[in-house]
Amino acid sequence: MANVPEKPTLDGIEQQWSAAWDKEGIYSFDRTASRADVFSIDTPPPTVSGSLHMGHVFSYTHTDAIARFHRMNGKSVFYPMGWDDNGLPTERRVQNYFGVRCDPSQPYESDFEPPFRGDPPKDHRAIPISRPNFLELCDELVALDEQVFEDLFRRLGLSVDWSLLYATIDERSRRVSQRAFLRNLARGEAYSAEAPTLWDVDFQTAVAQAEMEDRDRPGAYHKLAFHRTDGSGDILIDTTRPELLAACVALVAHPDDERYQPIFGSTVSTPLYGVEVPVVAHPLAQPDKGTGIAMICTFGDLTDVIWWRELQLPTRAIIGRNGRIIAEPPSEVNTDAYAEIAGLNVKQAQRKVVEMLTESQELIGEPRPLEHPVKFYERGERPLEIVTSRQWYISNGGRDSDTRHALVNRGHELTWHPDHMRHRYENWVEGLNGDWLVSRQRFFGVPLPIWYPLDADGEPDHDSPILPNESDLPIDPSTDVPAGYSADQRDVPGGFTGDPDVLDTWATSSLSPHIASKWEESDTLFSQVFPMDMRPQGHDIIRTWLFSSMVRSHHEHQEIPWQHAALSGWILDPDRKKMSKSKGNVVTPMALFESYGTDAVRYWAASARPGVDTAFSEDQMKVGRKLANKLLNITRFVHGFGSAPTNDVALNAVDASMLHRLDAVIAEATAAFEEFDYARALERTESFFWWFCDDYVELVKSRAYDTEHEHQRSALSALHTAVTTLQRLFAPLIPFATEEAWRWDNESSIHISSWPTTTNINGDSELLSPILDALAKVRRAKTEAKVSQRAVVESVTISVPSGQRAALDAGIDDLCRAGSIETITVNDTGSDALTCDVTLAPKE
RNA sequence: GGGCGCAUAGCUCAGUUGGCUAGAGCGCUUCCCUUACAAGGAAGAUGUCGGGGGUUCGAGUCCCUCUGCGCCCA
Repeated sequence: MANVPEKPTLDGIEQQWSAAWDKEGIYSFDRTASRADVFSIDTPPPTVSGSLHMGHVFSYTHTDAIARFHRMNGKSVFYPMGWDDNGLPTERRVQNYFGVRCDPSQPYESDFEPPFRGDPPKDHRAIPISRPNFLELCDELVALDEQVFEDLFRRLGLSVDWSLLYATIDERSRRVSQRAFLRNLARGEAYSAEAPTLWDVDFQTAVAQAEMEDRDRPGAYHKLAFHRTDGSGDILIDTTRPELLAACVALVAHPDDERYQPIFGSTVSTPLYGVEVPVVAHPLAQPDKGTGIAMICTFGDLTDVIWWRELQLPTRAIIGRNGRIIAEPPSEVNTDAYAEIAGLNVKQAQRKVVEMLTESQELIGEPRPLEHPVKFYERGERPLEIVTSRQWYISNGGRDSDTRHALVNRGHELTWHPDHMRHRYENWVEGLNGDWLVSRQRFFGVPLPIWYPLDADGEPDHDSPILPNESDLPIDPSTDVPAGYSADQRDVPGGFTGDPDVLDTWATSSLSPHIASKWEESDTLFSQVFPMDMRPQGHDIIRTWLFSSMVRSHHEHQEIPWQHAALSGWILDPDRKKMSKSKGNVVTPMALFESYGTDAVRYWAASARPGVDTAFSEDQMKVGRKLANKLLNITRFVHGFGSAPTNDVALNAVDASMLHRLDAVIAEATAAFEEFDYARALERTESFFWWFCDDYVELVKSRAYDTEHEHQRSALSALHTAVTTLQRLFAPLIPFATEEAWRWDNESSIHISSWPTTTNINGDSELLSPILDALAKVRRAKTEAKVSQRAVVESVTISVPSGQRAALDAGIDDLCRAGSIETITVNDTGSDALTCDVTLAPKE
């Protein structure tokens, strides 16, 4: 006999059941399962640099629903969680939280106490601290943040196996990341090179193409006069960056441009600085832009880099790593003119150069303002510059078409949900213009596991890096000493030095399948779960996380890292704008869990079709709460009749009809989940559920109560079957309410019960249609007469199309009871539609 | 400039190989304490399926085209 509370409630069930799940260990991954019985998920490790928001709740709910479906469907689900805590976001948060900044030149202080723990005053100047001290504070803060994240995810009801938790800065992640990098290096996929790279002058680090974005910024075309060295006049060019004039190495026009064909091969002298530079031809020059001829500088943009490389031009770099004009003028540049701009930042230098050009009358006309796309680091505030530096790269097809084609084909092997997301991937891979830059001049990250020998002058030999053994990983080259050297040989001539850089955070998180599954850790877990079944993630990081993961797996395993990529959409505010803190329209998830219940919030998330941007809607949450509440109440109703009748009950036609419809719902929901479409599964189940409660239950309720009725047991059996099936169909979506209802009559969790299967019951799904049609008409008559639905109907005369006569007869007894109908007459008129003539009993 | 997506009721959205009178929820109107549920229930009104053209016996659905919005890339 079920143990049903007098008054079912949703309040407090999250705490109760998440504690129970934890205690019962129902989400533990089964290490004995064969690969074929495993469903493995490459969970996105959220960035630990603030708080979780509705976007997280949204997409993690989708994944959890899929995970729960597969678990109930008999799979052992590998569902880990990770924290992406290494990298720049954490550094910034640590700076802001403690009021410090990392300065590697500072000595380590063993008992360092930060000036603040949270909310330094606005006028506080960050104090410089050593790198080890800074890293200690990073560790301290991420531990705090991660606890908050875990609490929220548990409250959300994610069915992750928390024993699989990892963090991208933890020891295993560092080991995996360094090991994978060393293998890339051994196979020739990783290499270092001294080359022009995108550079953020504020963070003072190199930046990869994937982290770069275009932003429209105001600028101005300046028309400058270059002087032909044969004295035959001036060549006019348009540039938006006159401050780079001292870095000019050539003029370039399109080879087919008849205007400039006569002067290809000749030379011109630069304004102000008097450097003689060649006029060259290259197809990337745009004849319709400005005067059609441009100056090539080292380096104003990525096209300059291409021209410089392909045309083998000299280098005259003038912008330093701090974004200021370097002190020493490049070769051949007029030193007096150069001295005017040395040390200035880019904006100041531009003003100065324009001033000087105006004075020398080499600026023709007024600058013409325009709006143009400027390249920024996605987290940066000043435009990227291009500086030459030594960096590490991993090949990704950007410089090699074979690799590119192979990676495009890997994209074809992957099943995308929704399918059209594959275009984003292809678009990106085909547009790559260089290899993946993986070294970063930052602090809180996985160190490059590399040392370099120092020659007699103390200069590092970058071509002969010293590598650690895999068995020694992870290492920190700034404190660990390579084999064959002693600690006192660090940074002295003839000794060694550690690579000062850390790896791009994507270089570590691209290995999330490997980290989570303990790749090469003397453990069989990896082969049990890899390649994984599912990679859930946001569509905004296809070019970064998804692509970099593909690159690593392609190089390391020659196969795709997962079979399915499930892309989730964005959360928009109710006005269809993207939610953001600055607009003040962000609602905290915990507050919503408190007011509507977790299931209600999950219902909202699960209502959104995969990959579709979705408006935040508290109205949807209210609907979700109604649904969860209804499920408890209908369960209570059914259990009120006692234990379920045994299986050999003969079903009557009405009950069989309902169960036949339910069969179809099971089939549809199952198919939808198999295709990762949790929203369709929800929609089908939900619409059946409301029909079931409003129509079927009302129709058979009286019979269910009637112990004398020959078909009572049929009704009870059907009700019980339907309700326990519906609970399970809803379980992946609203795990708390379904668990609450289920446990009234079960010892173990619904989430490890079996997913419903179709029973192929022999019923006619259409049989109920005319019966319910008649019931609706009787209800309408009562509503129109403004009487209670319980009011007695003296008589009803139903005219029924001949094809529906038998169906109506089968349900006439239930119909009379549900409608409180005293006498009923059925006329088989052969009419097109069923009609009812209702006569209400006189009011008492 | 290239690619992708979206456009259905006042709002948010379903509508899967073309097929009965285009649906749901919210909101709105009217009514009902009914022994699962008043944080409930019954019922009602509301549509040029963005415009135009085409294929077809039949188009919200397929094709072409235009318009508007959004995203990705350059």
